[in-house]
Amino acid sequence: MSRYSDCVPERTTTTKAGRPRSERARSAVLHAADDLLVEIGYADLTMKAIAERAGVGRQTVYRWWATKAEVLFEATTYDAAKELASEPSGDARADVVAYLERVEVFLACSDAGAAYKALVAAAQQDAAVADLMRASDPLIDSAHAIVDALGQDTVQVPARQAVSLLVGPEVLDAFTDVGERAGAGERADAFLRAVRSPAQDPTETLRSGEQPP
Amino acid sequence: MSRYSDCVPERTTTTKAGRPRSERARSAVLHAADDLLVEIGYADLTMKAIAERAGVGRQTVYRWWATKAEVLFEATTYDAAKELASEPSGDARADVVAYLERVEVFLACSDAGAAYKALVAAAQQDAAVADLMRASDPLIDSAHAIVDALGQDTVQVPARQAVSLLVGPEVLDAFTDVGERAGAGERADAFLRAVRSPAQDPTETLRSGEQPP
Amino acid sequence: MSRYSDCVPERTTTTKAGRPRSERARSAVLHAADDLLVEIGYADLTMKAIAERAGVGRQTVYRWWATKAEVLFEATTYDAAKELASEPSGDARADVVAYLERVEVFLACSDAGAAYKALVAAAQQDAAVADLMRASDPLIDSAHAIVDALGQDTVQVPARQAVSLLVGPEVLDAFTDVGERAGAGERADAFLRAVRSPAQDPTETLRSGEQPP
Amino acid sequence: MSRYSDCVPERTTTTKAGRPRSERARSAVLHAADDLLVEIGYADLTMKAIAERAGVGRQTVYRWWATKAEVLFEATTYDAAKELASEPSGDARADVVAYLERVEVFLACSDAGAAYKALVAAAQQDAAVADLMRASDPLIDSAHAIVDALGQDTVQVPARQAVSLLVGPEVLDAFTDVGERAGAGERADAFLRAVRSPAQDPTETLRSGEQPP
DNA sequence: TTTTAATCGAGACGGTACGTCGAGTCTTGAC
DNA sequence: GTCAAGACTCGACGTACCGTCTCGATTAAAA
Repeated sequence: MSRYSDCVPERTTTTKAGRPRSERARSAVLHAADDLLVEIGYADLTMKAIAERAGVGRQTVYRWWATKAEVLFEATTYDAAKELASEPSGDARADVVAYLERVEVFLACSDAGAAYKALVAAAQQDAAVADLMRASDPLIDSAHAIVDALGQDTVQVPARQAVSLLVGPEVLDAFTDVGERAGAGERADAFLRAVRSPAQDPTETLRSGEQPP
Repeated sequence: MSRYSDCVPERTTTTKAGRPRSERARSAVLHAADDLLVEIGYADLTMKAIAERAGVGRQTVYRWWATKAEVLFEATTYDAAKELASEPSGDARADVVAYLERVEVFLACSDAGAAYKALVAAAQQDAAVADLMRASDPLIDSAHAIVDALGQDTVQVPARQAVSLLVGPEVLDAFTDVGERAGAGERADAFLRAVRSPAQDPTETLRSGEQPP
Repeated sequence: MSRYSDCVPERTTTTKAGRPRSERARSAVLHAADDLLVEIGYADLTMKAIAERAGVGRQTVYRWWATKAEVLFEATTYDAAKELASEPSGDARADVVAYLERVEVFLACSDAGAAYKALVAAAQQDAAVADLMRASDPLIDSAHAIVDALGQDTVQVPARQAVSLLVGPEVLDAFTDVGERAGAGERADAFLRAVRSPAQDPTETLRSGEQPP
Repeated sequence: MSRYSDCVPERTTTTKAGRPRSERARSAVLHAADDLLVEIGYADLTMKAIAERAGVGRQTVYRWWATKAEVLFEATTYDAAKELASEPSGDARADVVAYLERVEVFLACSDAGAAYKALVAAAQQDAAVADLMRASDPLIDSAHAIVDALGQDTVQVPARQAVSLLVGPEVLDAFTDVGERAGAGERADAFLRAVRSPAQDPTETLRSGEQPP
């Protein structure tokens, strides 16, 4: 009832006329969306069900959110970001391993992770959701933070490519629910090898099949 | 009208009683699904529309496919596999580069790729679709073929992990439609670095085939 | 647009929450059912067609009526009752003749009569309709009114039996569309003979075949 | 399995080429229709269900009967006629009473009676069924037989009107399932009074309320 | 003995109505 | 001006039956 109260988006300074927006209704909707996602899944989630579960008029939901994806986005991103936040130690490999473990738990087990996957899926077929996610994607953002923290000595490729190398394999495995998957340690090592500069060290520029002199 | 005729699922030896399944209806449905996906997108695609476009009774669609995802799966996987098929040359890097270029075109531009992304998204919320995709995922399968072709000298990590490293970044970028993305060459190099043996040699910098001094 | 407004069933004193029922939708449905019955007959009448003709959502019809029979019942009984209403003169036979003529026209020609026959037929196979008709059957009710008006001097059998004697033959003829049928005068005479007390007058108790002394 | 074998309609003398009609299929369909009518009622009875219950191809049913009403008509009329057949004694009143009792049982309890009511109802909305019933209506026919047997001394009105007077009240009561109904004796007496000559005896022409001099 | 032709079972075909559900919108009175 | 309630139009859902249409397999008279 209070978790959602710290990131209220509106609340302009110029107090408007009429009845003010009900904070009770807002957080009830977000909680209802949260709960229903866990209980019945994204596909069966409906605006109608959200409103009813929240004890709120249907119009009230539509007044503030256009689609179920928007509701879920607002209900989830904050939690997702919190679950993926990193506390950097000095050790690069240890940080990457810890992060990848957190990502795996997030994608495989967490409620917020389930919502995240649903949102990514929804973004494929709804441009509005795609815009939301492009503006603020908790997974991409957290990966960016890790990559930035590693520094240019460790990450010698463009940041955005490094992000893809860091979480791309995780996301693929999560979306194709593969059976046997690599551990966080192996993934971290592969990532660290991949982001080693292609140009810094001349021996690194060799093409496969070429022989060093 | 004949593209779908080469992967007909039935045709048992023991001739069954009753009117035989209409090949005309089958391929009309698959083509209709194909066309409609391109025209209106997956979200707005309906079984009703598929049936009407195909000039087919609604029940005829439901008789053979349970959901629009199943129709699309049958309509698409063959094309997808064809688009992603590789003609191995001897050069490892060249093969990887060529493959990644094909994957990028597939995911970003191709109709089959659009269908593929829709199916991956649908699999997140429908277990039946997930089963289909797990059994036969054209992208994963083609990546496996590439990894196997590269051989254990080049790929020194488990095959499944290599698959994730090969196409994971591509899939992530496709699903989060990032703006500036790395070229196929850079991606290929990063991949080749990543799959270099993690444990063989403590120095880790050895190239496959190279001998330590 | 106004004929159905004089028998609105709801209108509770305690104003209820939510959007009030649309009188426009209600009467549009009733008129549509009326018209379609005449145009295409009861068997081909569908809820879908009623809704479309009325320019109303299908759900709106189902919200207030469970079956096409219920719609037709509400659309018709008022008219039927009006067509069968009697203006009693003093003359018993004249009243009966006039009533039977009205009944014949009602059953043979009137739109309301066609609906009535359809409802009686429907009641044979749908208990809900049977309940409606048992509660308020315009033909039976009007016949009861006639029988009551005749008084116990003329009608010397139980009222309900008299009703059956009065309209039973009419209904049978209407349902088995016989060719040559008796005129209202003959039917009235037969009715009046039939309802003469079996016990009042000793000469009336004679068994057929017996001879009066 | 043999009840229906005594009224086979076809079997022309000119033997036709090709496989002859299967008597097994024919009686299986009629029995299936019979049974299903009792079990699920006329409204829910379908051609599909009849065929399946009979273990017969759907086309085989449609080849010989156009509608479920036709099947039921053939399956039922023979039984109905048998249930309503009269064995005339000499006593007019006794014969009428016995007949009316049989009619009441037929309409209220008998399976054949249920089918008969369903057919009468169906005839209201299907001209083909109406034609069948007009050609051979077991109730009307049996009533005609009774009226004819009574002779012109007892029945002094046109035969067809007498038929209506005899079974009209019964049919009305059966179709409007009235609660308290008259006994067969009272009905018989009322009928016998009603069919007494309208014009033969001048005292019969008296208006109700008038007093004979 | 071999046609030949109509029937049989089975079941897929293109249609259409069913009754339900969710989508968004609109209209109340109350706050 | 927002709130809850709930009725509104719209259209897809998945199911059922319609009546028709192939199929291969019988079956008996005709050739």
